[in-house]
Amino acid sequence: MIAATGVALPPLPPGPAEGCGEALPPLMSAPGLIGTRVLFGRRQEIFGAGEEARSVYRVISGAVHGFTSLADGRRQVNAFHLPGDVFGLGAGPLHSHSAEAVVETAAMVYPRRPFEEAARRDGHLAYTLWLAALRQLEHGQDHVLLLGRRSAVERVAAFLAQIERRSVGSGWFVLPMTRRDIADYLGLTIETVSRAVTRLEAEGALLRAGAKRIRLCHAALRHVMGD
Amino acid sequence: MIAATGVALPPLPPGPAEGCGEALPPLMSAPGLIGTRVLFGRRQEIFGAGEEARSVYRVISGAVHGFTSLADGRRQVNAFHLPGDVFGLGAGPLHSHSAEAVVETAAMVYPRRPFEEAARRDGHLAYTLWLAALRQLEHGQDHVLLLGRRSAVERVAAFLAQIERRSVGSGWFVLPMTRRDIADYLGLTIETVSRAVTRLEAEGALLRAGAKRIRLCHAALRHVMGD
DNA sequence: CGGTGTCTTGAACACAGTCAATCGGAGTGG
DNA sequence: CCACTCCGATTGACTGTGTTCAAGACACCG
Repeated sequence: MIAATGVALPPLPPGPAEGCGEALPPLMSAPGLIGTRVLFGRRQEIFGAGEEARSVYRVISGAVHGFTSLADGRRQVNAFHLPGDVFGLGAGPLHSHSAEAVVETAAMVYPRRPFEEAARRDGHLAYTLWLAALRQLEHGQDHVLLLGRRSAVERVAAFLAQIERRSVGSGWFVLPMTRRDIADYLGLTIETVSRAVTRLEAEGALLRAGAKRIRLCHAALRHVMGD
Repeated sequence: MIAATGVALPPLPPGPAEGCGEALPPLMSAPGLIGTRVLFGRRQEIFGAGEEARSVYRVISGAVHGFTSLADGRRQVNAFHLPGDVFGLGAGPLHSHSAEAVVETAAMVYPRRPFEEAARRDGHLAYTLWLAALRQLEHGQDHVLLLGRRSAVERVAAFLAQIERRSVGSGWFVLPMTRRDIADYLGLTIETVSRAVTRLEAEGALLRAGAKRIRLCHAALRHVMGD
């Protein structure tokens, strides 16, 4: 019954994604910028809050999340970076948050110094970076609205729709992150995320094949989110 | 008893403030940029979500907030702009959110088009704008952490500390915004904000002179926020 | 086929929300 | 100067959503 839609379940292929990490085509082709391909294991830290920001990263395949941890263990995920997204850029010389691979991930790593110098010299690059930062800013404001004024079910619905939009292909998609990661992104507990998904399924807003393969039904989904 | 500290209550003088709107000294002195001084009344809309973004603004005196409204009336305030802060810049040609004066406010208004063209030509200006956007981004991440993983009392305490930091002078400061504005910034209700302030006062973390004049006691405040 | 980690479900609880009454302060007019 | 009004802030009682704690189901991998 679960796969009764007649639509196959394709594995999530790596590919370009538009989103909060923001693909920056001209950015990576700036002259003199030499990147290295690096692999990160599941749950491997890429950089930690407070460390010196030496590199800039671009996801090739897999998924990364940026997060902040409180002393008592509470954690807030700021963003998920999917293939094509760039992350690791900040205003100061130190990272203000941590980044970790949520699954086996391949990324290009660029040294930050030449990068910044290129931006300082090349007005066009700086302008592109400015626009990219403004877009990320708008994503952050959407996130704030989600956390401040949306119910648990609305948050989960919006999250799933966002991941679907950023995934290639239509129909079925895969959630690379765990319920804990989703909960920490949405300011909820894993139990509440689980219950919300169950409720969305019961209301016909989605289909599940295991915990991580999802297909959304946008008509019912819109209904849940108040048209 | 309220003013038993022996410290006078000075009115909040207008002055430069560091914060999320981010003061950008070089930005406003770019050649060919002519601004106009404009006054906005209390609760007057400065621009609305979806409108064409024609201008960029800098607060001279008073206070402005940026916010998003949902169809059912729920509202989320993204940021408060205090004297010195610049606002109205976005990635696209349309405003993604609304802005409103929270009290009688004076602001400089600059046309956006020449502004953007200056940024496109002048690499240094674009670089400055990029850095400013990155700083705002970090403010947004702090806001997300606040909404996602902090209790009501912690949110209010953090908010008051933030406003104190951005106000000139030490000791007493004034909250220019109403409880509704604070609640909509913190993702709470006005009742919960009110109760949190009362509790902070009871625990010795602050002193009040009316609803809007506050003085924080950082030692007790740190204790409330879990050291 | 067992073991482990993740996810789901259930029941009791707590924190923040809702509804409603009261208080307080600023502004207005007699 | 005082009384009145209005709007915002505070407080109280109750409700509801999401959390906590605990048990069980499921999937992945040896």
